[in-house]
Amino acid sequence: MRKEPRQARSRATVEAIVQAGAHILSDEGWAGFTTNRVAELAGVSIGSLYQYFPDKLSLVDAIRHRHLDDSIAVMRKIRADGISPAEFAAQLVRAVVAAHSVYPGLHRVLLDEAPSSEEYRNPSSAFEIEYLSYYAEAVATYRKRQPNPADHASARVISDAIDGVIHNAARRGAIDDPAMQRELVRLIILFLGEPG
Amino acid sequence: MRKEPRQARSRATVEAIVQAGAHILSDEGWAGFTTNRVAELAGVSIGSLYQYFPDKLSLVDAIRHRHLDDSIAVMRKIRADGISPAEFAAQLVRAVVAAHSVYPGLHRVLLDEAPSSEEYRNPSSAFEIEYLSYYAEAVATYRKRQPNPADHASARVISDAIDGVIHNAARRGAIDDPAMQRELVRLIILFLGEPG
DNA sequence: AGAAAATGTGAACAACTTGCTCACATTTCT
DNA sequence: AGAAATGTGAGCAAGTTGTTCACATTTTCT
Repeated sequence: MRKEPRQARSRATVEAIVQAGAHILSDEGWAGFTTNRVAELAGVSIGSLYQYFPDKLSLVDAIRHRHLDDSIAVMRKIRADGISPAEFAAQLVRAVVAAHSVYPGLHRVLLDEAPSSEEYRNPSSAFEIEYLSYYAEAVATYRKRQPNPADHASARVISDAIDGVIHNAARRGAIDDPAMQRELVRLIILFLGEPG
Repeated sequence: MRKEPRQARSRATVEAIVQAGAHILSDEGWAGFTTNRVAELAGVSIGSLYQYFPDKLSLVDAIRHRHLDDSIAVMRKIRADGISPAEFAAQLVRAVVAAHSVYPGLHRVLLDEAPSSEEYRNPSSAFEIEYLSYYAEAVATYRKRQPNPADHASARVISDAIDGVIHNAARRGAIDDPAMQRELVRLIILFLGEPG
């Protein structure tokens, strides 16, 4: 950030810019993401955008940062211990679906298309590690043992599988399809249920 | 195609162009896919490229056409009837992994990033329909009944789940990871085994 | 009220990018 | 040899776009 917004008015401006950016990334992908279009959709002049973001990349990073932090936060609310696999799976799917309801394509674009100065895409990024350890924890819980390095492969596969189902549903504009959600829940339950 | 290659030499040229295009799409995505770069990587002048492809889009379509046809062909070789779910899953994973070994990122880029004149991305495209009916058939087989419209949700979910696992593995450069393949096979077996 | 700080504006530009053509050379076929 | 097929690549026309800057407006502070 080039300058910190001090007044309420400027904080609203920054917020509008971030929202508009997320909207465009989700709908048009990285190719449609130009600073001028973001400013226009935000209802703000291009000059204002550059008042708070030194360049285009810093804007993407801000959007990414916020989105990934939100994703983690939503997921962390659902802990595996104390509830059945079925309950866990149902809650998890509900949360993931909700997280993709606002900007369905955003997650995919941020991870696959958009370049980043910080290395979020790196397998060893803080985000990836936290994301993965969450699933590893759930796997370990239902296999009734301590978190195990061998569970990491399981964690990665179930995490990527969920990602794929959600991402493709989002692309078809069908994240709210109940049949899809039901089957996804079933998939998770089965995978978590039986030991490797 | 603007002109049909008649001699062996020109057929080799076209082949080199298609391969180079696939390579660039896979490695750099749609953003890095410029006609000049494709021609350069193919070891061919830009003029030659435009001799056989009237414009950029027709080249992507040619690449897409070939890649998707290949994918379907590879999958169709593995029929569900007559073999156990375990055997089917193992063969399927082997085939999908092999299909992504050459240009790991290609499939994703073709479906998600690259624009198309024909509508491959459309849910009702011939490709999508054939792809999906393949999985629906497998689901129906192991549920020991006639192919059922209700199986379509299952088919879509398992198909998208496999897609997600493969795609993310490809991004990490880990499509050959045996642990991942083992877990993916397990996922498929479990999902196909139990009825909805 | 007046000064100062914060915030907002948008026309304009400089620097690139890139799809594509065309006039001409070379190779292959008949 | 003549014709047809194939190959070449410098260069252009037509954008695209990230970013600046001189100036206007609003808010806060004294």
